[in-house]
Amino acid sequence: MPKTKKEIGGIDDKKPKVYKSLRGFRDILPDSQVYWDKVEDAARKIATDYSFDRIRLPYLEQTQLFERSVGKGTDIVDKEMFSFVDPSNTKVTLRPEATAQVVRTYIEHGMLNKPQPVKLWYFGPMFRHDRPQAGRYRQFWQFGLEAIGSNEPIIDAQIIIICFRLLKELGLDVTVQINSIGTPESRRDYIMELVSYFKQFRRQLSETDKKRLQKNPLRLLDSKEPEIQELKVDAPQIVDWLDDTSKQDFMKVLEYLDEAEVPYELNPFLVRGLDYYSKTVFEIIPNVTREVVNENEEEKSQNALGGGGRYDGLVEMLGGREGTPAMGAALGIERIILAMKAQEVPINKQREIDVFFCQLGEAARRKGLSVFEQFRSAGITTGEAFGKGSLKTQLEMADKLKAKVALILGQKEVLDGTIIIRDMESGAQEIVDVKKVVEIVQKQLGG
RNA sequence: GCGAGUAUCGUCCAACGGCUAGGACAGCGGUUUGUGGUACCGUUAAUGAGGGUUCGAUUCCCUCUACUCGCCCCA
Repeated sequence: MPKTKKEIGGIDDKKPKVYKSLRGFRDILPDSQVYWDKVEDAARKIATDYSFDRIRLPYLEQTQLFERSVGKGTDIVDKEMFSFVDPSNTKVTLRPEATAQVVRTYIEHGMLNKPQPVKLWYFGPMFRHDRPQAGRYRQFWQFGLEAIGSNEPIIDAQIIIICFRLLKELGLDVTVQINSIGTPESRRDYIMELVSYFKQFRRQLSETDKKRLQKNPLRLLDSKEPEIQELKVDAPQIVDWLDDTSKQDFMKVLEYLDEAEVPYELNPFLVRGLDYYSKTVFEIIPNVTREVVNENEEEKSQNALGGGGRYDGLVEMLGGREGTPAMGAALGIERIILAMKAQEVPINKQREIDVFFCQLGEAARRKGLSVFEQFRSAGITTGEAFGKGSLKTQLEMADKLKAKVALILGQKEVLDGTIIIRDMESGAQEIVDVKKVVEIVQKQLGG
């Protein structure tokens, strides 16, 4: 039995390694672009309409920025950041979120000298080394809004309104959930109360919830563990512990939402994971058409499409002027698109094309370059397949692309200075002067 | 970080432990080198990686990797 090349130690039969994208990173292929374009266009439009200005931020920042803002002890900072030491020995991190950097920018560029609040929006990728799952990737895109420098509750409302309207415009059926978690001071008292309440029932708690009780008691409120659901009902509610200003501001936010006819649900269990939040917090979740499933299945984990809240302490925490208030929100683009697909939002997937240019032979190909350019500069979307030879194939493509008109240019036409216009629906053909073809086609398409 | 499931052409799906791993769609090329919406013919192309059991593994076992779905967390 002859030895295989491998056994001999040959390397010439080794297949080249096939590279794959990294775990949790994905390619957004041409087919999906209609969704992405639709979301991005709508986001840009609504943000601009509400006089937010676009900002583009670097993907890499000093690690410290996120440790300070997002907070040590959060999962994001403790185990989900793409951090490394760069060649100049700086500890850097691929941004896991953008709020901290927007604040950094606000401070670094002295934006406190601009009319307040400074309203900014961004659209870009974020990075978290989490386990990939439905609607969760290691690189994911967010559309975000930040308004820094105003503590007016109407800003809170405005940002919620924008998020809601955007999703609505994209054809989604969503619910706004809202709560207030007060100032850090009032929250501290509340947390003590909450902990002592749950401590009575310590024995009934699951392991995860026991850990939460130690580490992050607020999280008990949105725990999905079955044992805790009943206990939650009688747990102290944060609303009752709010300081007067927080309470009044919260009421105002709700009034503004009423006025703007944005439907919302008060959710006393809504807390947010990032350290910097204060007062208003909200999330937007898709309304899943719930089939009648087992009662237990009812409160299935809904992935929030986005959320946000006030972060009045963050600017100061990052070295900005004392007491600078701020409010912001972020929406997850992948999740929005997922929801659009799940809710079967109608979308036009066909590339719009009016004219398809077919050429035959080298002379026609050459001449075709200028014919094609004439159509393009006249603003008529024109398809082509200069790389193809047979007319049959080219007409097939014209057909698949649903072109209304095909142009046929062969050797003979080049010599005569003419070109054939073929109506793709009727099959009727017309030979015209190549110099007038754009004009004639324009007329046909117009009528 | 934990749990469950899955892994075959570009895509969707076949193949009792046994023949050259098969089909559909897509792609490419044809059906007198100038006419699409049909048809016909041809053709490209895959067992995720590594080990083990076996005369023989796509099939059974182990490890790894990836994907999917949960938990945790979050967008």
